[in-house]
Amino acid sequence: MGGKLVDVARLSGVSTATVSRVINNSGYVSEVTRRAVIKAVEELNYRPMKAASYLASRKLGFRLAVIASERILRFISIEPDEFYSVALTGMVEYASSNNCSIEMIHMSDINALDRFDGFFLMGGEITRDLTRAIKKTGKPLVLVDQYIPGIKADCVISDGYDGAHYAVDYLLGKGLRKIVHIHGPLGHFGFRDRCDGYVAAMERSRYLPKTYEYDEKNDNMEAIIDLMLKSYGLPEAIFGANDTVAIRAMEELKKRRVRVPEEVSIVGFDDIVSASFCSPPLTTLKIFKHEMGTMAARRMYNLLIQEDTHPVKVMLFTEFVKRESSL
Amino acid sequence: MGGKLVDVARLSGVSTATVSRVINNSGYVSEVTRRAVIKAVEELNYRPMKAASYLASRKLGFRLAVIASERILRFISIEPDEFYSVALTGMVEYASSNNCSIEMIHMSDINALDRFDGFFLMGGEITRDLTRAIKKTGKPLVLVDQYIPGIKADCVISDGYDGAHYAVDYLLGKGLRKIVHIHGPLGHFGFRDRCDGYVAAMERSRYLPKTYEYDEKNDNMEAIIDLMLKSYGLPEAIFGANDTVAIRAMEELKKRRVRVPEEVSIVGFDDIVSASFCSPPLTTLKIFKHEMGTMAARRMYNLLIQEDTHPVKVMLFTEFVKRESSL
DNA sequence: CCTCCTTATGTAAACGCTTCCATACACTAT
DNA sequence: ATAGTGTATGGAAGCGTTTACATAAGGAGG
Repeated sequence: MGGKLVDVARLSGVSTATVSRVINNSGYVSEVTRRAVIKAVEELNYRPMKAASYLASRKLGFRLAVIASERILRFISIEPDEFYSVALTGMVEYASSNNCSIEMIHMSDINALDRFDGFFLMGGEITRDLTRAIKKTGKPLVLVDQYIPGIKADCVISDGYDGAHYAVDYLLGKGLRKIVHIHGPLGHFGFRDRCDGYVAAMERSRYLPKTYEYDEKNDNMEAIIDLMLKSYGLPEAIFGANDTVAIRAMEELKKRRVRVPEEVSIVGFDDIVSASFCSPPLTTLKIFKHEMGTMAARRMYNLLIQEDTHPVKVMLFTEFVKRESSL
Repeated sequence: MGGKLVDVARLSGVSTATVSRVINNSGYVSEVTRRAVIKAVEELNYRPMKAASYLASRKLGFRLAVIASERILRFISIEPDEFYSVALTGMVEYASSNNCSIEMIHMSDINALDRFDGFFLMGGEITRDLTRAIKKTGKPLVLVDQYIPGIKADCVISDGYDGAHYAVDYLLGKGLRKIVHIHGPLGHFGFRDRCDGYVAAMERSRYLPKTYEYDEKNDNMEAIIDLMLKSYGLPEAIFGANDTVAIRAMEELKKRRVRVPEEVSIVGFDDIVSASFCSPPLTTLKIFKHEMGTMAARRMYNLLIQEDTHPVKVMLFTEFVKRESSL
């Protein structure tokens, strides 16, 4: 609550300029004066007001780079409504609102890094090594939609744990008990997180979790569903690790004349565009893409202006969107 | 990068006051003027600069309340160096730096809520119902050191998953394979999170996770250790869900003449004060208490000034502190 | 002794926005 | 006609800092 800079100046009998110098450790200040100012600061319990100092110091105009794989770069140019494009929009909006520029660069362009003040790393192809390499530059780094255990890099992701937990609670609330989870490779944190949330919710209500792994690259959904039918029987609900998985599972069930949602409820994750258009439309957990971008950029900005530097994982809550594929 | 408010004013031929009114939807503006201003805003791709508007509008002086249980209230008064006290200091510092005041109130005082602009909920005793009740006021709410699945309340917690993952990777790196985890009741998210991290790290390296549950209220450590010794044998390392658990386990082992760390490495979580003073001093994961407080207050402030309102879970990375209880 | 550099401090002009106040017009009610 | 009210706009004074510039004193080097 303690006063303003000018009060400190008055109390210690110097000018505001000198107080500012002491506070920011800049310019010349004699030891005597410094001590007097610090004493006044403590006496008044003075804290500089952030907004005012940003305004005055115009800590603006940073140059930022989004580093991504070719797949994502291409993705952005052709899918304006899906995750990466929308998130990027959010980032650019926030950044420009603070006079920062954003450029997209390819993962292999790690030589052109000097011209930038901070980096975003975007998407699933991000490796430990790349992340470490960027970290070594000492410049701020924010991972978007990616978290890598063991590397303390700031990241912004969606809360798969909470979303999955919520979905399971919802299904249980509808009286469904035999709920199966089909997840992707658990090496990817996103899948792991959702799987953990599913398991936690099932166990909290004392039901047995049952999971199947489906890796796009190796497995086909037909086999997974066959396996499930044989080893577990027909579930009352399937929670897919993402919308694509859920939709494929739904198609396999329809092929086998299983009625959705009457016999089996299906829930996905992500809320991709086709989730609204498949038949029946998919119940899912909506990821707030735009907000994720904004968050990432905000985080970056805070790192750049040196406030709030302790690394954090920011997880955005998702929203359960009820459509026709589930009770 | 688009200009400033005054540029918009110039382009649309009105005063800065009018532009400000349009942007903030305040005061009187004719439809014609509004449209002209909006057109100019778009043309220049103008975004208001946050810092400047905060400064000008003096969005300051909020009154905040920290709601906590009696245990925590007492805790704060007698343990100035442990979690809640330090976190509170961080909160107060940030808040006062933005002219906000903070008061502590007891959980049962939920009638005196009107005088406050925002609430913190602190500690493990926080229930779903209390959280829902506060949420219903519609005022900003931030949970400190607590997350409740299924309720989209902003929260600031430490990253147990990442910390546990790191600790396990460290132990594995030392050549230890038989790593056991003793966790608290998994109904508490903090324990669950750490447990998930342990399991994920073990599985990622293809070792078998082995966990034991220890509930302070019902179990005693002696029995747990006996059980472990019988069913699993002597592990090469024990990762305790927190420092208290780890220290108790260590004592039980010492009673049985097991040498720490030569025969068994012990790792805790939290870095409480006694972790440095027990014998041997405990390797653990340090929680950044002060930073957690700061984060919570920052989050609150952002909610209050209406920026950045999408609810998030903020997880602070921990730091591995190597002491003598482990290789 | 004069000049130049380093150190120390103060003055005052920004920074980009909000908002109080004054002004002005077009009504309506007296 | 006069006053009062609602609507629309502009002028200009802040908001609490930082920082460019000016000033000044105390050596060092010639």
